[in-house]
Amino acid sequence: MGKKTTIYDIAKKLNITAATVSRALNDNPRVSQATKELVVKTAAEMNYEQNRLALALKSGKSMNVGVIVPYINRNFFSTIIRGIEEELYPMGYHVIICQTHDEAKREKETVQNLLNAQVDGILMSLATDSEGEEHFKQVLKKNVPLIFFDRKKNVVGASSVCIDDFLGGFEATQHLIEQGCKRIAHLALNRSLDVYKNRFEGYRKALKKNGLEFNEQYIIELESDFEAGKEAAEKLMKLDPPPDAIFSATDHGALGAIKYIKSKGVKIPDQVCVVGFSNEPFTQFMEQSISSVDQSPLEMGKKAARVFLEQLEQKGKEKIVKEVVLTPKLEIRQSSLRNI
Amino acid sequence: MGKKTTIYDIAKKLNITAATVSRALNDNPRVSQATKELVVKTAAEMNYEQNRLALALKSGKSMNVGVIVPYINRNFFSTIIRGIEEELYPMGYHVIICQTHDEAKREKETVQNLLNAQVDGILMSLATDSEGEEHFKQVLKKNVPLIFFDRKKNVVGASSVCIDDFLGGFEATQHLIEQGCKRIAHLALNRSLDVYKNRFEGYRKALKKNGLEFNEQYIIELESDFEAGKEAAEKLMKLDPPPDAIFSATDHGALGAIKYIKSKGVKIPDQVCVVGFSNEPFTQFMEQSISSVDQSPLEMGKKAARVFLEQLEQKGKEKIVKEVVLTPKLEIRQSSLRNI
DNA sequence: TTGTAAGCGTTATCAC
DNA sequence: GTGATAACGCTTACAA
Repeated sequence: MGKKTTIYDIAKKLNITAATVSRALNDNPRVSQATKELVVKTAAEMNYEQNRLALALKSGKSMNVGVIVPYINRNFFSTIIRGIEEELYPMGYHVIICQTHDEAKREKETVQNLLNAQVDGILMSLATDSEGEEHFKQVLKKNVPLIFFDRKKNVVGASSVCIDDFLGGFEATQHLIEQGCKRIAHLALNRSLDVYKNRFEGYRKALKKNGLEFNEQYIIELESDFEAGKEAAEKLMKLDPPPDAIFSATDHGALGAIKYIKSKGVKIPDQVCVVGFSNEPFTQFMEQSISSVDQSPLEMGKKAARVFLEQLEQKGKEKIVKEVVLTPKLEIRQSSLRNI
Repeated sequence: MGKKTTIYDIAKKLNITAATVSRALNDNPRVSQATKELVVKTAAEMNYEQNRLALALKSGKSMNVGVIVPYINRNFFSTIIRGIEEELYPMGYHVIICQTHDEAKREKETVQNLLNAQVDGILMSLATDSEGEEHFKQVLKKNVPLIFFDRKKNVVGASSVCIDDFLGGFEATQHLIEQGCKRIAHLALNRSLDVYKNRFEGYRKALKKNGLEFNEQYIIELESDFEAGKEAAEKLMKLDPPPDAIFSATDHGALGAIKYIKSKGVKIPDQVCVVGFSNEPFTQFMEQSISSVDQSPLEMGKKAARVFLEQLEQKGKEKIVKEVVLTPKLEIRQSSLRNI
């Protein structure tokens, strides 16, 4: 009934041995055409299906990879996961997903769990407060490829796929300057993460290059959500003089800021230009669309998967670490485009 | 180096047998406190980690569940997955995700793959063109719990977690009628899927109940995307008389319709009221927010996971099939709220 | 309290 | 071309 048929069942039925059945099913050349056909036919009749678990135990390859992200339902991450899945599915791999809830503790735990589950690789994005690298070292010591995407950490032996956040921050700011903005504020996120730090540094670089003064008051560090963006904008607009542009390290921050600013009757982009980061779908849906830096998450996921596959091939040989850097693309929309 | 330590390694080191090590690690009462401590300590020193694969093969439980959706990066689905993961993580289960790309062929293939991988359960949402139920029967025959969420199929033995789409469609339409709308159009999706069929039926029921005429011309069947919504609105607005309200079975359809209608200078909600379905995040972000029917995907995912867990407990006993129906919640926003 | 041995479902290495 | 057997790492009767 609920019993699953094994190669032994087939063997017994045909009065041959399990080894032969296995060979026949794997199209081994050293088995006669006749038995091969017979076995295949019988297997089908008996509804036989290979037990990947047994195969995994035997071969040492589970054909599973673990993917760890802060939250699965953030469009950026789910799109990366989609990319990973689409690249790995044809190769017979399954994708196990885990969330850290952006907590270091969960991150460690999850890495451990995945190792126990014998995944063939781990692709992940750091938790904001990620600390230590002992758990990453564990992964590498077990010879399991470790690939960071987006939020990476420099761990010897680990690979990474990111965009050039510095460039993204630079171009966004440069664009604002070209619109005539002189007092550009920045909504930053936790700068212990490279991605956010780099966006910030790119912003600074653009200011410097254009001879604009860096004003500490114009920097607000916030959480990634909508409400935080509103509050930040409130603080900023009370300054004298208030900024005439905002470059937000996240789209949700930009959205919150825009909502607040508009509610005060201040015109966008005429009085304040705004650029976000991530190119979340909603940025283009808005009646007044929001400029944003695209991170090509689908490509990022696919690339990360490809790096994983490459690492596998080098198993045994000298491990080659890859550091892929994708190019961000600034999408200029209504929130920052002045008629000049 | 890359070698993983097994209980045999520990046993050898301590001059005891693997069985004892296993018992010690599992806190079996029939092993002396002394050895227990020694084993645990040594295991830690040797960086031992349990191989879940071996355990899985032995026990017949992989501690993995498979989740199948059309696309992972659709907010509705990724949020369901989040719910599933959060409910199952504490129980030690891992979630394997697969996409069908909304294709029947991939659906069958994927179900098969997951069975081979020996998942302990399958939670899924149908592909639009899903056909046959042989693959679902296979799952049940293997005694693997099968739980549909959202897009379900009535298969004997399978459970389901859905919202009451009929009610959702009914309430959305009723609301439009209460706003004074008389000629209500409906953007439908492929009605071979229950969810869309039910939304449509709910719409019809509301018309009927209020004595409004059902007009075939006001029904447009489309794909789920933005562009399709635009085209549909274009067709509708050319009718004489054009509709004074649109109930769309998807938010993207509603968005496209709104964009088109506004581009023609027609006022929303004054001349045309619009209600969508799914309560996608962007519906509330819009400057003119969009009314929509919430499906509580997080809750749906969690509930599906709980149904799975319940099914496990009943293993062996008579299988109890659950059909959970969640209540939709109409979020009334600016796109359909008139000042009356 | 601990050891022995079988078994989960495969595949690989020998033989014959 | 096919069969026997060991092995992957773990748990669990059954013995001792």
